[in-house]
Amino acid sequence: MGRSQAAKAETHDRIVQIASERLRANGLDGVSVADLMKEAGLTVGGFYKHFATREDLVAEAVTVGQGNWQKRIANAASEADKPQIGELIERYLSPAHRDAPAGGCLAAALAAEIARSGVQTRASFTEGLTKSFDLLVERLQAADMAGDDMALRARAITIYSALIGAISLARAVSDPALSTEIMESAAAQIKALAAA
Amino acid sequence: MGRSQAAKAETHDRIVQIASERLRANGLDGVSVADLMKEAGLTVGGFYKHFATREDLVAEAVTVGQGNWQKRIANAASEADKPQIGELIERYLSPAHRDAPAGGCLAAALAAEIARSGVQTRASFTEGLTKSFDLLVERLQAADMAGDDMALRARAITIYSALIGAISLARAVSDPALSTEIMESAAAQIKALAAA
DNA sequence: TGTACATCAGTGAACGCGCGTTCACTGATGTAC
DNA sequence: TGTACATCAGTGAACGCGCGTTCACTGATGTAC
Repeated sequence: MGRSQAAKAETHDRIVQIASERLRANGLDGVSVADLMKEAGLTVGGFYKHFATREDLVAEAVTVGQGNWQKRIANAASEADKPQIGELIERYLSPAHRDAPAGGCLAAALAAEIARSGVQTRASFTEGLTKSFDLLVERLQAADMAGDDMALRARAITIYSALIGAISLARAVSDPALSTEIMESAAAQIKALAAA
Repeated sequence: MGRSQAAKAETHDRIVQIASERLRANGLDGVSVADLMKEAGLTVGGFYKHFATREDLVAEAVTVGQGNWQKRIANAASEADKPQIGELIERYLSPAHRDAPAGGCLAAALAAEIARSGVQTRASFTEGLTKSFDLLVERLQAADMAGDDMALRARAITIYSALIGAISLARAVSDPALSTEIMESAAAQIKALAAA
Protein backbone atom coordinates (compact mmCIF):
# COMPACT_ATOMS: atom_id res chain seq x y z
CA MET A 1 0.00 0.00 0.00
CA GLY A 2 2.29 2.78 -1.13
CA ARG A 3 4.53 3.93 1.72
CA SER A 4 4.56 1.71 4.76
CA GLN A 5 2.43 2.48 7.75
CA ALA A 6 5.57 2.82 9.83
CA ALA A 7 6.94 5.49 7.51
CA LYS A 8 3.66 7.39 7.65
CA ALA A 9 3.57 7.23 11.44
CA GLU A 10 7.12 8.54 11.55
CA THR A 11 6.20 11.50 9.34
CA HIS A 12 3.10 12.12 11.43
CA ASP A 13 5.12 12.22 14.65
CA ARG A 14 7.69 14.51 13.08
CA ILE A 15 4.99 17.02 12.12
CA VAL A 16 3.45 16.90 15.60
CA GLN A 17 6.84 17.30 17.28
CA ILE A 18 7.75 20.33 15.15
CA ALA A 19 4.30 21.80 15.76
CA SER A 20 4.60 21.38 19.51
CA GLU A 21 7.81 23.40 19.47
CA ARG A 22 6.76 26.08 17.03
CA LEU A 23 3.39 26.61 18.70
CA ARG A 24 5.07 27.09 22.07
CA ALA A 25 7.46 29.59 20.49
CA ASN A 26 4.98 31.51 18.33
CA GLY A 27 1.55 30.86 19.78
CA LEU A 28 -1.36 28.72 18.67
CA ASP A 29 -1.91 30.87 15.56
CA GLY A 30 1.71 31.86 15.11
CA VAL A 31 2.76 29.32 12.52
CA SER A 32 1.12 28.31 9.25
CA VAL A 33 0.45 24.78 8.05
CA ALA A 34 2.71 25.47 5.05
CA ASP A 35 5.63 26.57 7.27
CA LEU A 36 5.20 23.55 9.51
CA MET A 37 5.25 21.15 6.56
CA LYS A 38 8.25 22.91 5.06
CA GLU A 39 10.12 22.55 8.33
CA ALA A 40 9.26 18.85 8.25
CA GLY A 41 10.74 18.65 4.74
CA LEU A 42 7.34 18.26 3.08
CA THR A 43 4.86 20.37 1.11
CA VAL A 44 1.48 21.77 2.15
CA GLY A 45 -0.92 19.40 0.44
CA GLY A 46 0.29 16.32 2.27
CA PHE A 47 -0.82 17.76 5.57
CA TYR A 48 -4.37 16.53 5.10
CA LYS A 49 -3.22 12.95 4.70
CA HIS A 50 -2.34 13.19 8.40
CA PHE A 51 -4.85 15.59 9.96
CA ALA A 52 -8.46 16.44 9.12
CA THR A 53 -8.02 20.06 10.18
CA ARG A 54 -5.35 22.29 11.62
CA GLU A 55 -7.02 22.06 15.02
CA ASP A 56 -6.53 18.29 15.03
CA LEU A 57 -2.79 18.90 14.81
CA VAL A 58 -2.91 21.55 17.53
CA ALA A 59 -4.72 19.18 19.88
CA GLU A 60 -2.10 16.49 19.28
CA ALA A 61 0.75 18.95 19.63
CA VAL A 62 -0.66 20.14 22.96
CA THR A 63 -0.59 16.58 24.28
CA VAL A 64 2.91 15.89 23.03
CA GLY A 65 4.24 19.29 24.09
CA GLN A 66 3.15 18.80 27.67
CA GLY A 67 5.16 15.62 27.86
CA ASN A 68 8.28 17.74 27.64
CA TRP A 69 8.42 19.03 31.18
CA GLN A 70 6.72 15.97 32.53
CA LYS A 71 9.69 13.91 31.39
CA ARG A 72 12.00 16.20 33.28
CA ILE A 73 9.98 15.64 36.43
CA ALA A 74 9.45 11.91 36.15
CA ASN A 75 11.68 10.17 33.64
CA ALA A 76 14.78 9.01 35.34
CA ALA A 77 16.51 5.68 35.65
CA SER A 78 16.10 5.67 39.39
CA GLU A 79 14.31 7.62 42.09
CA ALA A 80 17.62 9.16 43.10
CA ASP A 81 18.05 10.63 39.61
CA LYS A 82 14.71 12.44 39.70
CA PRO A 83 15.11 16.12 40.46
CA GLN A 84 14.29 17.46 43.90
CA ILE A 85 11.37 19.88 44.01
CA GLY A 86 13.64 22.83 44.81
CA GLU A 87 15.91 22.04 41.90
CA LEU A 88 12.89 21.76 39.64
CA ILE A 89 11.69 25.23 40.67
CA GLU A 90 15.11 26.71 40.01
CA ARG A 91 15.33 25.15 36.59
CA TYR A 92 11.83 26.25 35.73
CA LEU A 93 12.51 29.86 36.67
CA SER A 94 15.86 30.13 34.92
CA PRO A 95 16.95 32.43 32.08
CA ALA A 96 17.47 29.30 29.98
CA HIS A 97 13.84 28.29 30.27
CA ARG A 98 12.55 31.83 29.95
CA ASP A 99 14.47 32.39 26.73
CA ALA A 100 13.63 29.07 25.08
CA PRO A 101 9.85 28.64 25.18
CA ALA A 102 9.93 26.27 22.18
CA GLY A 103 11.40 23.51 24.33
CA GLY A 104 9.84 24.67 27.58
CA CYS A 105 6.63 24.40 29.55
CA LEU A 106 3.62 24.34 27.23
CA ALA A 107 1.16 25.52 29.85
CA ALA A 108 3.15 28.70 30.49
CA ALA A 109 3.36 29.53 26.81
CA LEU A 110 -0.15 28.59 25.71
CA ALA A 111 -2.66 28.31 28.59
CA ALA A 112 -4.33 31.66 27.82
CA GLU A 113 -4.70 30.81 24.14
CA ILE A 114 -5.90 27.30 24.89
CA ALA A 115 -8.67 28.84 27.01
CA ARG A 116 -9.99 30.43 23.80
CA SER A 117 -9.59 27.27 21.71
CA GLY A 118 -11.87 24.46 20.60
CA VAL A 119 -12.96 21.47 22.62
CA GLN A 120 -10.32 19.08 21.31
CA THR A 121 -7.44 21.34 22.24
CA ARG A 122 -8.82 22.08 25.68
CA ALA A 123 -9.47 18.40 26.34
CA SER A 124 -5.88 17.52 25.36
CA PHE A 125 -4.58 20.22 27.65
CA THR A 126 -6.74 19.11 30.55
CA GLU A 127 -5.47 15.56 30.30
CA GLY A 128 -1.85 16.65 30.25
CA LEU A 129 -2.34 19.10 33.10
CA THR A 130 -3.90 16.44 35.30
CA LYS A 131 -0.83 14.31 34.74
CA SER A 132 1.46 17.23 35.54
CA PHE A 133 -0.33 17.77 38.84
CA ASP A 134 0.05 14.07 39.69
CA LEU A 135 3.76 14.14 38.96
CA LEU A 136 4.24 17.28 41.05
CA VAL A 137 2.39 15.69 43.96
CA GLU A 138 4.71 12.72 43.67
CA ARG A 139 7.74 15.03 43.80
CA LEU A 140 6.35 16.70 46.92
CA GLN A 141 5.80 13.30 48.51
CA ALA A 142 9.36 12.31 47.60
CA ALA A 143 10.51 15.48 49.35
CA ASP A 144 9.13 13.73 52.37
CA MET A 145 6.72 16.47 53.25
CA ALA A 146 4.13 16.42 55.96
CA GLY A 147 0.49 16.74 54.99
CA ASP A 148 -2.20 14.48 53.65
CA ASP A 149 -2.66 13.95 49.92
CA MET A 150 -5.33 16.63 49.59
CA ALA A 151 -3.08 19.29 51.03
CA LEU A 152 -0.19 18.13 48.86
CA ARG A 153 -2.32 18.37 45.77
CA ALA A 154 -3.50 21.88 46.65
CA ARG A 155 0.12 22.81 47.16
CA ALA A 156 1.18 21.27 43.86
CA ILE A 157 -1.54 23.22 42.04
CA THR A 158 -0.43 26.47 43.65
CA ILE A 159 3.25 25.85 42.99
CA TYR A 160 2.59 25.10 39.34
CA SER A 161 0.33 28.16 39.04
CA ALA A 162 2.97 30.40 40.53
CA LEU A 163 5.66 28.97 38.24
CA ILE A 164 3.52 29.52 35.15
CA GLY A 165 2.56 33.05 36.18
CA ALA A 166 6.08 34.05 37.07
CA ILE A 167 7.70 32.83 33.87
CA SER A 168 4.92 34.40 31.81
CA LEU A 169 5.55 37.77 33.42
CA ALA A 170 9.32 37.37 33.15
CA ARG A 171 8.91 36.75 29.43
CA ALA A 172 6.47 39.59 28.79
CA VAL A 173 8.39 42.34 30.54
CA SER A 174 10.81 44.43 28.46
CA ASP A 175 13.06 45.44 31.36
CA PRO A 176 15.70 42.72 31.86
CA ALA A 177 16.31 43.67 35.49
CA LEU A 178 12.62 43.38 36.32
CA SER A 179 12.47 40.06 34.47
CA THR A 180 15.30 38.70 36.60
CA GLU A 181 13.74 40.07 39.76
CA ILE A 182 10.44 38.34 39.01
CA MET A 183 12.14 35.00 38.45
CA GLU A 184 14.37 35.21 41.49
CA SER A 185 11.74 36.54 43.88
CA ALA A 186 9.21 33.97 42.78
CA ALA A 187 11.74 31.13 42.90
CA ALA A 188 12.68 31.93 46.49
CA GLN A 189 9.07 32.27 47.63
CA ILE A 190 7.86 29.17 45.81
CA LYS A 191 10.69 27.09 47.22
CA ALA A 192 9.66 28.25 50.67
CA LEU A 193 6.08 27.26 49.90
CA ALA A 194 7.22 23.84 48.69
CA ALA A 195 9.25 23.25 51.82
CA ALA A 196 6.69 24.59 54.28
CA MET B 1 -10.82 72.62 12.20
CA GLY B 2 -13.55 70.14 11.40
CA ARG B 3 -14.60 68.17 14.47
CA SER B 4 -13.37 69.50 17.75
CA GLN B 5 -10.29 68.10 19.40
CA ALA B 6 -12.42 67.06 22.36
CA ALA B 7 -14.71 65.01 20.12
CA LYS B 8 -11.72 63.34 18.50
CA ALA B 9 -10.18 62.50 21.87
CA GLU B 10 -13.49 61.02 22.99
CA THR B 11 -13.63 58.78 19.92
CA HIS B 12 -10.01 57.81 20.43
CA ASP B 13 -10.66 56.79 24.02
CA ARG B 14 -13.74 54.84 23.01
CA ILE B 15 -11.75 52.82 20.48
CA VAL B 16 -9.00 52.11 23.02
CA GLN B 17 -11.51 51.09 25.68
CA ILE B 18 -13.31 48.70 23.36
CA ALA B 19 -9.98 47.30 22.19
CA SER B 20 -8.79 46.72 25.75
CA GLU B 21 -11.87 44.62 26.42
CA ARG B 22 -11.99 42.71 23.16
CA LEU B 23 -8.27 41.94 23.20
CA ARG B 24 -8.54 40.51 26.71
CA ALA B 25 -11.50 38.39 25.56
CA ASN B 26 -10.14 37.24 22.20
CA GLY B 27 -6.39 37.66 22.35
CA LEU B 28 -4.01 40.16 20.81
CA ASP B 29 -4.80 38.93 17.28
CA GLY B 30 -8.36 37.90 18.01
CA VAL B 31 -10.19 40.97 16.77
CA SER B 32 -9.87 42.87 13.49
CA VAL B 33 -9.51 46.62 13.10
CA ALA B 34 -12.78 46.63 11.11
CA ASP B 35 -14.68 44.85 13.91
CA LEU B 36 -13.27 47.19 16.52
CA MET B 37 -14.32 50.27 14.56
CA LYS B 38 -17.74 48.80 13.91
CA GLU B 39 -18.21 48.22 17.62
CA ALA B 40 -17.26 51.83 18.19
CA GLY B 41 -19.94 52.86 15.68
CA LEU B 42 -17.40 53.84 13.01
CA THR B 43 -15.98 52.44 9.77
CA VAL B 44 -12.54 51.01 9.03
CA GLY B 45 -10.88 53.89 7.23
CA GLY B 46 -11.13 56.30 10.13
CA PHE B 47 -8.91 54.11 12.26
CA TYR B 48 -5.76 55.60 10.79
CA LYS B 49 -6.78 59.11 11.82
CA HIS B 50 -6.19 57.86 15.38
CA PHE B 51 -3.41 55.28 15.17
CA ALA B 52 -0.45 54.85 12.84
CA THR B 53 -0.65 51.07 13.00
CA ARG B 54 -2.68 48.40 14.72
CA GLU B 55 0.17 47.83 17.14
CA ASP B 56 -0.09 51.44 18.34
CA LEU B 57 -3.64 50.72 19.40
CA VAL B 58 -2.64 47.46 21.08
CA ALA B 59 0.05 49.23 23.09
CA GLU B 60 -2.46 51.85 24.27
CA ALA B 61 -5.08 49.21 25.02
CA VAL B 62 -2.56 47.28 27.12
CA THR B 63 -1.94 50.36 29.23
CA VAL B 64 -5.62 51.18 29.66
CA GLY B 65 -6.60 47.55 30.22
CA GLN B 66 -4.21 47.16 33.10
CA GLY B 67 -5.83 50.07 34.88
CA ASN B 68 -8.90 47.92 35.31
CA TRP B 69 -7.75 45.72 38.17
CA GLN B 70 -5.49 48.42 39.52
CA LYS B 71 -8.56 50.53 40.18
CA ARG B 72 -10.08 47.72 42.17
CA ILE B 73 -6.99 47.55 44.31
CA ALA B 74 -6.41 51.24 44.82
CA ASN B 75 -9.36 53.42 43.93
CA ALA B 76 -11.51 53.95 46.94
CA ALA B 77 -12.79 56.98 48.75
CA SER B 78 -10.94 56.04 51.89
CA GLU B 79 -8.36 53.54 53.06
CA ALA B 80 -11.13 51.63 54.83
CA ASP B 81 -12.94 51.10 51.54
CA LYS B 82 -9.92 49.53 49.86
CA PRO B 83 -10.20 45.76 49.73
CA GLN B 84 -8.18 43.61 52.09
CA ILE B 85 -5.58 41.40 50.43
CA GLY B 86 -7.52 38.24 51.25
CA GLU B 87 -10.70 39.64 49.76
CA LEU B 88 -8.75 40.64 46.65
CA ILE B 89 -7.43 37.11 46.20
CA GLU B 90 -10.91 35.66 46.54
CA ARG B 91 -12.35 38.05 44.01
CA TYR B 92 -9.50 37.40 41.61
CA LEU B 93 -9.97 33.64 41.77
CA SER B 94 -13.75 33.67 41.43
CA PRO B 95 -15.95 32.13 38.72
CA ALA B 96 -17.10 35.65 37.87
CA HIS B 97 -13.56 36.75 37.01
CA ARG B 98 -12.68 33.48 35.31
CA ASP B 99 -15.73 33.69 33.06
CA ALA B 100 -15.40 37.36 32.13
CA PRO B 101 -11.85 37.98 30.90
CA ALA B 102 -12.94 41.03 28.88
CA GLY B 103 -13.33 43.05 32.07
CA GLY B 104 -10.70 41.19 34.05
CA CYS B 105 -6.98 41.09 34.62
CA LEU B 106 -5.09 41.89 31.44
CA ALA B 107 -1.88 40.21 32.51
CA ALA B 108 -3.65 36.88 33.01
CA ALA B 109 -5.30 37.02 29.60
CA LEU B 110 -2.43 38.39 27.54
CA ALA B 111 0.99 38.03 29.19
CA ALA B 112 2.06 35.09 27.01
CA GLU B 113 1.06 36.89 23.82
CA ILE B 114 2.64 40.15 24.95
CA ALA B 115 5.90 38.25 25.38
CA ARG B 116 5.82 37.63 21.60
CA SER B 117 4.82 41.21 20.73
CA GLY B 118 6.64 44.33 19.63
CA VAL B 119 8.58 46.75 21.79
CA GLN B 120 5.76 49.25 22.25
CA THR B 121 3.34 46.68 23.58
CA ARG B 122 5.89 45.13 25.90
CA ALA B 123 6.93 48.54 27.21
CA SER B 124 3.30 49.46 27.94
CA PHE B 125 2.84 46.21 29.76
CA THR B 126 6.01 46.63 31.79
CA GLU B 127 4.92 50.04 32.98
CA GLY B 128 1.52 48.80 34.03
CA LEU B 129 2.92 45.73 35.73
CA THR B 130 5.34 47.82 37.77
CA LYS B 131 2.42 49.84 39.01
CA SER B 132 0.46 46.70 39.83
CA PHE B 133 3.36 45.42 41.94
CA ASP B 134 3.51 48.74 43.80
CA LEU B 135 -0.19 48.65 44.55
CA LEU B 136 0.00 45.07 45.76
CA VAL B 137 2.92 45.93 48.05
CA GLU B 138 0.82 48.75 49.46
CA ARG B 139 -2.04 46.33 50.12
CA LEU B 140 0.35 43.97 51.91
CA GLN B 141 1.66 46.85 54.01
CA ALA B 142 -1.92 47.86 54.84
CA ALA B 143 -2.51 44.28 55.97
CA ASP B 144 0.05 45.23 58.56
CA MET B 145 2.47 42.49 57.70
CA ALA B 146 5.87 41.96 59.17
CA GLY B 147 8.84 42.11 56.83
CA ASP B 148 10.92 44.79 55.19
CA ASP B 149 9.94 46.28 51.85
CA MET B 150 12.14 43.94 49.84
CA ALA B 151 10.46 40.87 51.27
CA LEU B 152 7.04 42.43 50.76
CA ARG B 153 7.82 43.11 47.14
CA ALA B 154 9.04 39.55 46.54
CA ARG B 155 5.86 38.33 48.14
CA ALA B 156 3.70 40.64 46.03
CA ILE B 157 5.41 39.38 42.88
CA THR B 158 4.82 35.77 43.87
CA ILE B 159 1.21 36.35 44.85
CA TYR B 160 0.48 38.05 41.56
CA SER B 161 2.27 35.31 39.63
CA ALA B 162 0.27 32.62 41.38
CA LEU B 163 -3.01 34.46 40.76
CA ILE B 164 -2.24 34.84 37.06
CA GLY B 165 -1.15 31.23 36.67
CA ALA B 166 -4.11 29.83 38.56
CA ILE B 167 -6.76 31.77 36.66
CA SER B 168 -5.06 30.93 33.36
CA LEU B 169 -5.21 27.23 34.15
CA ALA B 170 -8.77 27.48 35.46
CA ARG B 171 -9.79 29.08 32.17
CA ALA B 172 -7.94 26.62 29.93
CA VAL B 173 -9.18 23.42 31.49
CA SER B 174 -12.33 21.83 30.03
CA ASP B 175 -13.34 19.99 33.19
CA PRO B 176 -15.44 22.32 35.38
CA ALA B 177 -14.66 20.43 38.57
CA LEU B 178 -10.92 20.69 37.95
CA SER B 179 -11.31 24.38 37.13
CA THR B 180 -13.04 24.98 40.47
CA GLU B 181 -10.46 22.91 42.31
CA ILE B 182 -7.61 24.96 40.82
CA MET B 183 -9.20 28.24 41.86
CA GLU B 184 -10.13 27.13 45.36
CA SER B 185 -6.86 25.36 46.11
CA ALA B 186 -4.80 28.26 44.84
CA ALA B 187 -6.93 30.85 46.65
CA ALA B 188 -6.47 29.08 49.98
CA GLN B 189 -2.72 28.64 49.53
CA ILE B 190 -2.13 32.17 48.26
CA LYS B 191 -4.09 33.66 51.13
CA ALA B 192 -1.89 31.69 53.49
CA LEU B 193 1.17 33.04 51.70
CA ALA B 194 -0.14 36.59 51.97
CA ALA B 195 -0.81 36.24 55.66
CA ALA B 196 2.40 34.40 56.53
C1' DT C 1 11.51 -15.37 -7.92
C1' DG C 2 9.52 -12.14 -11.30
C1' DT C 3 6.00 -9.14 -13.09
C1' DA C 4 1.70 -6.41 -13.34
C1' DC C 5 -1.21 -3.83 -10.71
C1' DA C 6 -3.34 -1.08 -6.97
C1' DT C 7 -2.58 1.93 -3.27
C1' DC C 8 -1.91 6.17 -1.15
C1' DA C 9 1.84 9.52 1.00
C1' DG C 10 3.35 13.31 -0.83
C1' DT C 11 3.22 17.29 -4.63
C1' DG C 12 2.30 22.04 -5.70
C1' DA C 13 -0.92 25.10 -8.03
C1' DA C 14 -5.28 27.05 -7.10
C1' DC C 15 -9.43 28.39 -4.30
C1' DG C 16 -12.00 31.68 -1.34
C1' DC C 17 -11.56 34.47 2.55
C1' DG C 18 -10.35 37.84 6.06
C1' DC C 19 -6.85 40.66 7.32
C1' DG C 20 -4.17 45.48 7.83
C1' DT C 21 -3.65 49.32 5.27
C1' DT C 22 -4.45 52.95 1.54
C1' DC C 23 -6.94 56.41 -0.78
C1' DA C 24 -10.04 59.62 -3.04
C1' DC C 25 -13.87 61.45 -1.21
C1' DT C 26 -17.59 63.86 1.99
C1' DG C 27 -19.53 67.06 4.85
C1' DA C 28 -19.87 69.05 9.54
C1' DT C 29 -17.73 72.54 11.96
C1' DG C 30 -14.13 75.90 13.52
C1' DT C 31 -11.97 80.20 11.83
C1' DA C 32 -11.14 84.57 9.20
C1' DC C 33 -13.10 88.57 7.56
C1' DT D 1 -23.72 89.07 13.31
C1' DG D 2 -23.27 86.82 8.74
C1' DT D 3 -20.83 84.54 5.11
C1' DA D 4 -17.09 82.16 2.60
C1' DC D 5 -13.55 79.12 3.21
C1' DA D 6 -10.28 75.62 5.04
C1' DT D 7 -9.77 71.73 7.85
C1' DC D 8 -9.81 67.06 8.86
C1' DA D 9 -12.66 63.10 11.32
C1' DG D 10 -14.96 59.86 9.29
C1' DT D 11 -16.49 56.99 4.84
C1' DG D 12 -16.28 52.74 2.28
C1' DA D 13 -14.34 50.59 -1.80
C1' DA D 14 -10.06 48.70 -3.12
C1' DC D 15 -5.24 46.90 -2.55
C1' DG D 16 -1.92 43.09 -1.75
C1' DC D 17 -1.03 39.36 1.14
C1' DG D 18 -1.00 35.13 3.81
C1' DC D 19 -3.88 31.86 5.48
C1' DG D 20 -6.44 27.00 5.69
C1' DT D 21 -8.09 23.93 2.62
C1' DT D 22 -8.92 21.44 -1.94
C1' DC D 23 -7.69 18.81 -5.84
C1' DA D 24 -5.83 16.45 -9.87
C1' DC D 25 -1.72 14.41 -10.17
C1' DT D 26 2.79 11.45 -9.38
C1' DG D 27 5.52 7.71 -8.42
C1' DA D 28 7.51 4.62 -4.88
C1' DT D 29 6.28 0.52 -2.78
C1' DG D 30 3.33 -3.31 -0.94
C1' DT D 31 0.50 -7.10 -2.71
C1' DA D 32 -1.46 -10.69 -5.85
C1' DC D 33 -0.46 -14.03 -9.03
